[in-house]
This record gives sequence, structure tokens and C-alpha cells, in this order.
Amino acid sequence: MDEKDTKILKILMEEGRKPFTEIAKELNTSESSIRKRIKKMESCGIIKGYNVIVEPNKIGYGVVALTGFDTIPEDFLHVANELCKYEEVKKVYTTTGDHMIMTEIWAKDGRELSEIIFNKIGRIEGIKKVCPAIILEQMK
Amino acid sequence: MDEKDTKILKILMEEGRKPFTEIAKELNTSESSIRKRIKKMESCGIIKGYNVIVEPNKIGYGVVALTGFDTIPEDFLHVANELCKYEEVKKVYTTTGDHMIMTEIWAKDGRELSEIIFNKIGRIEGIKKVCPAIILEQMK
DNA sequence: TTTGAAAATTGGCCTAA
DNA sequence: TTAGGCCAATTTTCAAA
Repeated sequence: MDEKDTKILKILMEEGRKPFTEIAKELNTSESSIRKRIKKMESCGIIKGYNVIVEPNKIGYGVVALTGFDTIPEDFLHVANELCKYEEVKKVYTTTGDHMIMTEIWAKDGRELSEIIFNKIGRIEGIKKVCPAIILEQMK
Repeated sequence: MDEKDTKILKILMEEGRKPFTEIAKELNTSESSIRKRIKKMESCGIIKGYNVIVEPNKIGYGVVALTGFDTIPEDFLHVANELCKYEEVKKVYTTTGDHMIMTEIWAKDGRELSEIIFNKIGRIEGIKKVCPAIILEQMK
């Protein structure tokens, strides 16, 4: 990881599908250099992958909620693992602070969110409290 | 948006740089069909972009914190806009629930996180309370 | 959907630091 | 030994018809 790698990552963070040749042009270097650096970052785990950024509203997910979960300590890992299994649960973090587990949950609407949180997920053994915060706007 | 588009998105969410030809093979259709569908989703805003997924630990960001901010109502938008300006603040959401603003902040270590949160960001007019939750592990 | 040209990717091999 | 340069074969993209 030197400055050139950092610049490559910055470009890919903005535009993950940009061709290596264009990145090379932009950084005034050769395509092979860029390519080999990217491959290296991929193989050593700096780059974990690439993904598409989707606007949830436009595909019928009108509600996205950052949802914290409190659990009894013994069930903490079990709950986190269970949460990962749900399609609607897009991200799962274990954290310090108010909640031990933080998630991002996508739902069609408020009704479905409540269904997911209280009926489906709420059934997981060990959950003490659920704290959903609906995202109003993603500003960055 | 039909079922085929949904399948394409699902594939790209896993592997954002997968060539159209491969997606086509996987879905038993032609490359040009896939490409035109993707272009359409891009132009109508369903696809907002593509990005690289970086492991922050491996590039010197040892600490990532989901950080909530409480503000006085009048300064709410001002604070959110200011937060967007910081390089270390990777994501900014306005939300319902405990905090009006939720962010994701990357820092080298605890010391730097505290520096960012309390010295740099803490200076923004209107912030009443800052609630950082350090991510221990991303499980999904 | 098919087709063909242009562009990008890949792998191998080479040199230089 | 590692990063980068070069070339040729393959694959992918893209815009026609």
C-alpha cells in the first residue's frame, strides 16, 4: 500500500467498474501496473469485492431501517448469526455502544418492516430489545 | 423492473464487476439484452453506481464507528451538510429514532476517532450529543 | 438478436531497480 | 525479488443493422 494504491482505491470507490486502462490514463501510468496492483490488493484482502449501488426506493423497498438489537450476553453470537440468514437484513455489525448488534434492514413499507422485525426476526431466541431507526435520506 | 432485472441486480450485488457476457450465460440470455437492461437501470436511477469494497483495517483504518448525532432542530440540516464534507465521514443518513443523524466514520485508531469526533466534527454548530458505536466485526 | 469492429483483459515473458 | 513494460491471444463491450 503506497500512494498509488490509495489513488487507485479512491477511483474505484467512486466508480467500481472503471476499466483499468482508464484508471491508468488518469494516473499517468501503464495498464499493466494498475492491473497488477489491483490483483495484488484483491489477493491480499484489501479489496474484498465490488458491488452495485442500488436505490432501494426504486425497486420497491420504500423503507430502510438501521436497526439495533440488544441481546442477553449468552445469545449474542447466536442472534447475530441468525440475523445474517435473512434476505431482508442487508448488513450486520457487532458494536460497542448502545446496542451490541446493528443491522440494516430493507422492507417494502412500514407494514412489512414491522412484520419482519417483530414477527420474523423478533422470534430469534435471546433478543431483549429492538431499536429501528428509519432512514429518511442518505446524504452521503 | 421485472424478474430478470431483479436477478441481474442480485448478481451485481454479489459481484459488481462481473462481465455482462457471464451474467448473460448465467441467465440464459444474450449479452446485449443484459447490457441494455443494465444501461436502462443506470439511466433511470435504479443503479446509482458501482464501488469497490475495501477492508478498512488493511489500509490503516483500524476503527470504524457508527456514530449518531443529536442536534437542535434548527441546525439539523446544517449539521448533516457539514458532516458530508469530511473525508473520514463515509456515510451520512438522516433518520427517525434515537438520533436524527447517523454516520459511518473511519479512523486510524481510537485516538484519531476521538480527535475527529470531538475536535473536528464536534465544533460544528448545533450538535448537542455524539454517540459513537465502534464496529467490532462486520458479519454481513 | 445477430454481427463485426474497437476496446479491455489476461497471461507470459522480459528488463530494471 | 518485486514492480513495471511489452506483446499477443482472448474476451468483452458497443453500436450498427
